[in-house]
Amino acid sequence: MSGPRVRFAPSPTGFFHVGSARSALFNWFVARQSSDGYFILRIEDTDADRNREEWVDGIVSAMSWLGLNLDQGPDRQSDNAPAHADAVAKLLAGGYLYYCDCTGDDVQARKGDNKTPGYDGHCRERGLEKSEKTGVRFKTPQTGSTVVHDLIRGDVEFQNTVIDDFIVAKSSGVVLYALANVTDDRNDAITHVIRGEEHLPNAPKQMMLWSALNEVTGDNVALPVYAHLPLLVNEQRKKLSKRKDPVATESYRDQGYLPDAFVNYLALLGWSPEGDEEMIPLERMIKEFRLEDVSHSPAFFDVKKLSHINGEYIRKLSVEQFIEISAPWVRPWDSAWQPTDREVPWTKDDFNAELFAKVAPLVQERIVLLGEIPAMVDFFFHDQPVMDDAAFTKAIKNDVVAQEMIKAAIARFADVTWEAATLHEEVAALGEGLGLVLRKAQAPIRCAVTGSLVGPPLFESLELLGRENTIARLKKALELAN
RNA sequence: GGUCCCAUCGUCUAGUGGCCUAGGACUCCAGCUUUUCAAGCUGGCUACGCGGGUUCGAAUCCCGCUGGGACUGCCA
Repeated sequence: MSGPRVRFAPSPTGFFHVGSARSALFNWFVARQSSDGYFILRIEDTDADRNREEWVDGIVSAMSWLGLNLDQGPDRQSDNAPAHADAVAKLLAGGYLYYCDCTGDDVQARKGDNKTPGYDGHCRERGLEKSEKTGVRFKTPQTGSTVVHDLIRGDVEFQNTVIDDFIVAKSSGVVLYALANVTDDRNDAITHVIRGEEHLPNAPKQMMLWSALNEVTGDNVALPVYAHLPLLVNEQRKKLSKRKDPVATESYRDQGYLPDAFVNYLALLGWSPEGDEEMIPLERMIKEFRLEDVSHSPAFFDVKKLSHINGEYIRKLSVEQFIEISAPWVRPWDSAWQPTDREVPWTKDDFNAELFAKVAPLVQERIVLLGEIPAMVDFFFHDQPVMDDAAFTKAIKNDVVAQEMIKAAIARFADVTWEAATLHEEVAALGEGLGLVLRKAQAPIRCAVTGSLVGPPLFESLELLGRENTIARLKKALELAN
């Protein structure tokens, strides 16, 4: 008895959807929890009109980012066209299929109010020959029922009479999803079909195809185990839409989510580890994951929770790891990849790696996304900060006491010992002289030096920035205020 | 319309007849801490959709209702 063989079979018709990412992950879990598990990536690219090569790259790179390593692939379903054609020929010869020249309009017109089942079997007994206008349909049994044994949902029964004679191959000869997928699953000796719940209605059709294929080929291939994952939905409880929802896995990478955090969150959508702890190491997830334990109901993809988990993962990193992992956002010139559409606000020459290493710990505990780093340390790498006008107006321009504070600081900073603790004391003392509590006293200085009212701890920042630079910025702010 | 799936805090979930006056996590709120912002700590709000059964006992089993969703393509 060999291990589980699973496949993730996306179609390259858009960004790599987070729902797809979760399907891929759950498949991968099943493969990796056995020493002899096998994981295939199969690109289902038979619909030439909608598929684009760049989307394939997106799938491959996103999976690699998430660490979902493959045992095989990416395979192209289009490469298996001969096998699909062979399946059609055999099924046709076996009497399981028939030609049909009905157009969509024909079917629609005949259906009228009675919409069950979709196609009325009009061509079933017409004995049509193959032509450019004929598609191929499957003769669905008109009695009995088909039961899908689903690992997550249990047995789901479909009456065969409500399943129409669905199209198996287009008039162009291209074999469609139901059969192409089944043929490839048989050839790949797939044992577990783990996919989104939207495919549940396809399962009985595919089971019929599977056993018909067993008949006509004489190969008695065992049916795979099915597991239909609950959908990922948006706030309106609708299936996540590529058009309206932020579903592109790539964009999460670009924003600075950590792959480990992303995987951990994805796993929590529909599954939960034993005990009260949700953030668990990957090895534990792989070991404990069970399809039988997957929840039945749709889950909302909650970016807030994802972000929280990401922040925790960031804080768990060592400072060295943090510096290393932040490279794409702070020194893309040193990095193997760059987040798209995110320009670093300083040049290679202005960047100071040593300085960044020193502020890194201060930044690390205040961010949730790596993409937040640049805005937080920007002021270190320019002669003058990029001034937030609203902050400047509020904290300095419209506040005479604040300006007194800056003047006092300029005078005092000239010969004070330049270290954070001393600066802290001095600012506190200066503030007291002006009747300001520390939080008020530090605000104008922070604003003048960093250009913002929020940021890393001020006195540590001043120490790193240096005396001259700090005083120059304070003077400049005073100028601007008058 | 038809078929199928689903139903515990706002969200993700734990819970498989008694351990549940329903647990954890996120969010939110309050407080503490505090050089800003975060983080951290403490506390709080809030849920078994409704109605019937079964049972000594039901969030857990059964039925009905209601609600939500998926599918219903010569897309996947």
